[in-house]
Amino acid sequence: MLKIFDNISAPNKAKLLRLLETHQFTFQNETSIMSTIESDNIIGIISTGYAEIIRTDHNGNKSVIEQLEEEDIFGTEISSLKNPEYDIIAKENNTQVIIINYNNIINCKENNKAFYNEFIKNLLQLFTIKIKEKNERLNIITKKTIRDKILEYFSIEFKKHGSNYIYLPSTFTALADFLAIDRSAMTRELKNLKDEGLIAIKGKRITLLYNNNWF
Amino acid sequence: MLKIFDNISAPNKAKLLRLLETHQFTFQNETSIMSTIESDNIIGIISTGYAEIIRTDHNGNKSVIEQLEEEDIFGTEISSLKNPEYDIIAKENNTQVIIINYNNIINCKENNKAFYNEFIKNLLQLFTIKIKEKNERLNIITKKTIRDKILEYFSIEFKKHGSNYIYLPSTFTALADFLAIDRSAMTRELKNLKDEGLIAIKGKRITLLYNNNWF
DNA sequence: TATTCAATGTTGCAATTGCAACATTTTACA
DNA sequence: TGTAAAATGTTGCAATTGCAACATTGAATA
Repeated sequence: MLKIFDNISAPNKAKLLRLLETHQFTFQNETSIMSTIESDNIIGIISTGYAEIIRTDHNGNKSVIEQLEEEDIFGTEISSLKNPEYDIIAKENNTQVIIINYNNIINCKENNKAFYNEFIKNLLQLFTIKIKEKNERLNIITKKTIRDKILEYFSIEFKKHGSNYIYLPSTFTALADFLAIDRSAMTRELKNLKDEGLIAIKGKRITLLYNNNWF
Repeated sequence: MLKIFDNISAPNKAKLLRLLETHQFTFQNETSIMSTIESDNIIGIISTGYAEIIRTDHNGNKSVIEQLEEEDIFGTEISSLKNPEYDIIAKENNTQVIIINYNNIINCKENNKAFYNEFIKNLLQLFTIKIKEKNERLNIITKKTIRDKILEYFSIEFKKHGSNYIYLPSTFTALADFLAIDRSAMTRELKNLKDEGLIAIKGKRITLLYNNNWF
């Protein structure tokens, strides 16, 4: 998986961070990252540590929207962070974050610097992946019924995995959040699919029991 | 609104298209664009004319996902075009399309060419907008009830417009598609909102009748 | 202007879904 | 290892929603 500083050497990375007038911040576990960033339009990079983008709806229900590891990126525009439902929370002590003013990236004129061009292209590719992921989720969520949402999700994951089984990347609770459906209603429908012999579930391993021409 | 060739002169645009080994295709009204593009991972640009990204669900219901005018972009990765539910249809005779292999963009080493860097940055900004739009739609669609989806949509549009009224950009039918809800159920809920005195609707003009602190 | 087709408004009904509540199992960690 | 918290499984019930069907209005066009 591509990372934002791929193909940029350590010395060039240092030069890049100076060129873009970046700032570094350190956060302790469970502290909010966005509340200390004053700027309007930024790209952030997790330098060390781990953080999560959390959404809290008006009932107080929280869900994890994204998990951010080292060299993962976030941003006001690309992560809905201007929406008050969203926040980024550091999940480890001494989580270090690099903050870049997005305008500095766009307005920088140092096109002759290879490391700068490499950075832009990495960003472009990461954005492409983000768009693709969001399209996938939209294609799932816009299905009418819970059954269709589940099957569309499985369809995509089976294709990615290239086999007739997958392992859930997280919990069923998180999957229900991702599919934007009620967890118990999802469990009910998964049971239906099992009873009809379409899938088998053993822990986090889900097996496809019919030929769907998906791979 | 930023366009893909902004700040690139006509002669430089010609050089750019040669550098990226682009191909031009012409389509007649109602013909499918994707079915004639053989390549795996491309970015397309509407050069002249008009096209639409159409989604057809398994019941045969069609919905317009995106409207593409001159200098608008699309792509296999960024527009779900590998998903067989999607297609791009030319909506005017002699709609011209520029096709660029995405790898040519990423692997191009001509960093010293200003027009190439300008192009990359324009692409980056267009991608940023796309991500933001998809986030907005996700934030709407993941609301549980039809009422909450409608109100979230209005909230965003009122904020953008900076006033207590908006004009629907298209039809109510298209809005129901966008919100991924049944049209008649949406009409029913809009009526409820009217009856409760929260909004007023006159043709495509929708007025907010309560103070929501949105602007 | 007449005609056709798309968009809108409305409603009853059945199906789906969310919600609450609870038992059971698994996981995290003190 | 013991304990608390989180995740999972289950179910009844009420509310929401999709669907079908139809009338009405509006827009496009020959």
